[in-house]
Amino acid sequence: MNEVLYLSIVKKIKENILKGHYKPGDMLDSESALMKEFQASRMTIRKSLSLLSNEGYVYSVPGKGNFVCTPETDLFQFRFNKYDDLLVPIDEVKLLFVKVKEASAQLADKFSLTTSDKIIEVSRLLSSAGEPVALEFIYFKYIPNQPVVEDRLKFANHLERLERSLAFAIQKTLEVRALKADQSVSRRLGCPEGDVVFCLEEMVVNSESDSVISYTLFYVQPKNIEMRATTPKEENNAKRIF
Amino acid sequence: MNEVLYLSIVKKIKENILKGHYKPGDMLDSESALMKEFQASRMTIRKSLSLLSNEGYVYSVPGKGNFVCTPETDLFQFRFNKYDDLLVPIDEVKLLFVKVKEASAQLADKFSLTTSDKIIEVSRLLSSAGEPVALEFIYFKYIPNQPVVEDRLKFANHLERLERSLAFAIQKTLEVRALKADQSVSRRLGCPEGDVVFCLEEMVVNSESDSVISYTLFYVQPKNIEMRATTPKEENNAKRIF
DNA sequence: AAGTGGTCTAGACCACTCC
DNA sequence: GAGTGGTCTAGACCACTTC
Repeated sequence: MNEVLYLSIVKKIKENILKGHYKPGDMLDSESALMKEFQASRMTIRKSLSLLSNEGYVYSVPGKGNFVCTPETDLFQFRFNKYDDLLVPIDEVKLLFVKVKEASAQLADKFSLTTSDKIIEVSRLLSSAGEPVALEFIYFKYIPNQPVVEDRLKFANHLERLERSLAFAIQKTLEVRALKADQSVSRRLGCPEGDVVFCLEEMVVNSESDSVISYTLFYVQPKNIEMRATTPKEENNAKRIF
Repeated sequence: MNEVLYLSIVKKIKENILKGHYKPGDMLDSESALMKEFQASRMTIRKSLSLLSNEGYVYSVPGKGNFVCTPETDLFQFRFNKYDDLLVPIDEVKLLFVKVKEASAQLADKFSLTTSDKIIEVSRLLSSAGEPVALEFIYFKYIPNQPVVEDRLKFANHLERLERSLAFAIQKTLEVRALKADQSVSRRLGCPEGDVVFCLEEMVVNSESDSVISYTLFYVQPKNIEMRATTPKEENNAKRIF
């Protein structure tokens, strides 16, 4: 079969599950039984079970045995970056305004601030080949020694740099809304008032400190974005098993 | 620290990455160096690296070493089942019609059929407490010996049973569209014509045979659904590491 | 040739479950 | 007490990269 023993064991057990020889909840043979069955050492058997576990096929219960999982078919995933994953390439980002204002009740709540604290609001228009594609409003905490307001050139990548530096501690939430463009949005996007637009609400959180880094409202016409998600294929989940 | 050696090693290496001692692309100490550093056997070190790899922190290159990953911050995931994950509980599913018709060019293409092949179209209205919530159109291949059309009671769960039996071989794709309700949709959903509605297009595929099992159009008012996705937290990804 | 990670073995001791 | 999975060790041989 396979050159690598533990992969061939994975293959055989997976086939048994796919063919229905084992059903969700069924107990697999014990590890010592599998050792005899596949003429392999315990660690090799466990490596195979580890892979199957990572791919969502089996789980183990200490003292009892290894069991077949109930398959997860409702978990979707998609990749999205509001600057790279639109249907047209963004070649211009125009700064509309930068404001420092006191947090509204809604924003104060999101950022865990009081309404007297200051929030920076940045509005930008993203275009492609001269055509407006998306309108965004970014909100983040006012940080005294960071001259993002005074220096308009610096602010643009401020958040991106911040995200990069936090790297593994970043967690994002995205909510997709659909609404009719009001006058202010339709004028910027160059579409008739009342047209349907997506409004993406993105929240970026520092998962170490649980503090909100930024809150963004992103308006984009449906023709410029595709919201497609898929349940992951097993192969893509396999990372590294020792 | 931790009772379990390999977890305490994971913790320390993760801290080093989070604190920025290691940056994306940097090479970690070799496994033999880590053995000395943590007073552990090679397999234990490798178990730790395996966990870090599964959580997206490191990757390995045979013959070279282990390296810090570039963090993935654009991969979102969400759970969605059109019958369970709406904002109101569905307590009534009303069958509007079942038709057997020849596949349109569009459907024939999706199902890899010719336009003379037959497709079953099922339309249903989902309600909660007497209020219409969603309108769906399900399309699937006509299978001769499966009396789904003749027996209206049986068809309802036909696809669900089919999905359950295929279990691990199911793969789904979901596309989110936003549009204005036309007369036929607005009348069923009880909203004004021209109101914004989500249209979810779901495709269910047998990933073993790559054949399309069903294609569904699902219309729902924004007030009845929340489309929220998040980048996964590491902890949730940790499954089983031997 | 030396160093790296990849695979595999044959043990050991532990905590847990079941009877 | 017998069986189960969870952790850990100290080796071995391999393919690969680097010099």
